[in-house]
Amino acid sequence: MQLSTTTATGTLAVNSLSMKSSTKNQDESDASMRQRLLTSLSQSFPGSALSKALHCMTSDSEDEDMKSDPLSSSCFAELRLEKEEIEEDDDLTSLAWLQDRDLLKNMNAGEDDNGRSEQKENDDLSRGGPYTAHPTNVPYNPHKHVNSKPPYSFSCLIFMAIEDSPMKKLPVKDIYSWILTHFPYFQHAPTGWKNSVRHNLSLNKCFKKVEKERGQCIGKGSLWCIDPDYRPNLLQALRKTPYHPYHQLQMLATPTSSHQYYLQAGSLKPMPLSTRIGPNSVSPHLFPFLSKRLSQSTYDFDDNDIKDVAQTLVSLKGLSGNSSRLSNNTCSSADYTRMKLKRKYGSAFYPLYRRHAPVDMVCTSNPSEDHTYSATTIEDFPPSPSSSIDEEYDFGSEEAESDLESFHSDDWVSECDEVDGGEQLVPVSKMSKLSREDEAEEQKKIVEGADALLNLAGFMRSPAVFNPSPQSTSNVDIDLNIVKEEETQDSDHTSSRITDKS
DNA sequence: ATCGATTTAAACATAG
DNA sequence: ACTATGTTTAAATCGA
Repeated sequence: MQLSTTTATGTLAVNSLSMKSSTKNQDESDASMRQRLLTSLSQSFPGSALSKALHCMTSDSEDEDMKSDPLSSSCFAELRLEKEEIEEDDDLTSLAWLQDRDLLKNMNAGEDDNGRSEQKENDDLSRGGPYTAHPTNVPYNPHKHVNSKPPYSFSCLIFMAIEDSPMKKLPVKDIYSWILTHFPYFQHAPTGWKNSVRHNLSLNKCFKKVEKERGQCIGKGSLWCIDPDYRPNLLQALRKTPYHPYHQLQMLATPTSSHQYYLQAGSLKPMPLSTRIGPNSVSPHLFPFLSKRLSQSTYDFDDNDIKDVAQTLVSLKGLSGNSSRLSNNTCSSADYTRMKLKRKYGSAFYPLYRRHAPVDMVCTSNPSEDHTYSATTIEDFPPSPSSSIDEEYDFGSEEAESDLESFHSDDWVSECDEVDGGEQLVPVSKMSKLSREDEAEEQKKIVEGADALLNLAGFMRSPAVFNPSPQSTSNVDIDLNIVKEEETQDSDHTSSRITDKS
């Protein structure tokens, strides 16, 4: 399977989207454009949480955005962040702007090309026969191009499957099912792809096995989840796939590599040359500090840089108005501590899981830095006496605490316990010093507060997707459960869906 | 031509 | 015994 990361294909995918959005009528509204975007993107993942998420994303009303958020606990949640930035930059999506930039002409011209490319696509597909790579000049639709190998690596497929599951963990069998459902190509693909999936799970350091509890009836084998340390890598890899909605949205925000603008004081201004990016890069506008970090040739950042990264991520995620991601996706105290420790002690400090190399915030241009099978050059040093999760996430350790001593007003993690105030910030140092009982109490408060917040916002839960377990009362519960599980590894949050399916 | 990432195939072990 | 799952090795393929 090929993972095309070429700029040209990504640009093409977006251009064809944009072409559809900018037909004859130059006054076509943003809403219409978004609707078209939705239609186009939803084709890729129909019926899934993602397609619901896409619908949610393209909703015009902020209120509607708040009501239903199937993205909340999936990898696709990241889409929302940039989407909101994009919506903020209305000018970026307005046709007037496109016309101003003389891009409509190209797009209109491209409309004809689009028609031709569809014809060419059919030709390619018929010529290539089954089991061929998807042509890079055609937006990929897994349900239409059933003879094309999906332009996603197995890692990305597994990642999407796991992220699309309520509990963020799946047995191999359900990973198969997800892939089969969302990529019918595999229904008639040569056998062996399941072997590849298993091979990937075993060898790819991004995935880790969660030993099931006694009495857990999921059949043979274990559940597989995403290693939180490597989740950003997978996200980054996913972003780089040319036909992923994320990619297309990012392209929308940065229409061409040579014309990049940002909104300042109500008007569009060109990006400084130093910060202009390619379509596969991290937008300095959307992720200014990550971009800054990326642009540096050394990893020797000062505290402010690191704090900026953490702060930017948390605040960006806070933009979504969604509290359910506070555990899994935000830059938590654990994340921050890892960053600090990595900086202080170097990469080799961390206890490694299997062949894991420690990774924090990832913004890479090199696929090898996204996720690899390769054994890291940094071996388990010092040797971990154990690979237990408890140790791996022992962010309340002495080192962590001492390292956090100098960390004051900027040390915060989001805690949604204020109904009208949104997220309240609590010091990391406070968090790390909490006893287990206090943490339980703290989490209870968080859940209550978050529930109140969600109720106030008219949050609509999606029981079929996110509330499969009787223990879970909301999305927030789910993520909090995950956090708790990561800490204790002794709770059983297997969803009834998983149980039933197996 | 080379290298690394990824895919594919296969052998083998283990658990249910 | 059988099958699904998991690990490992090796070779092939692909793109940079």
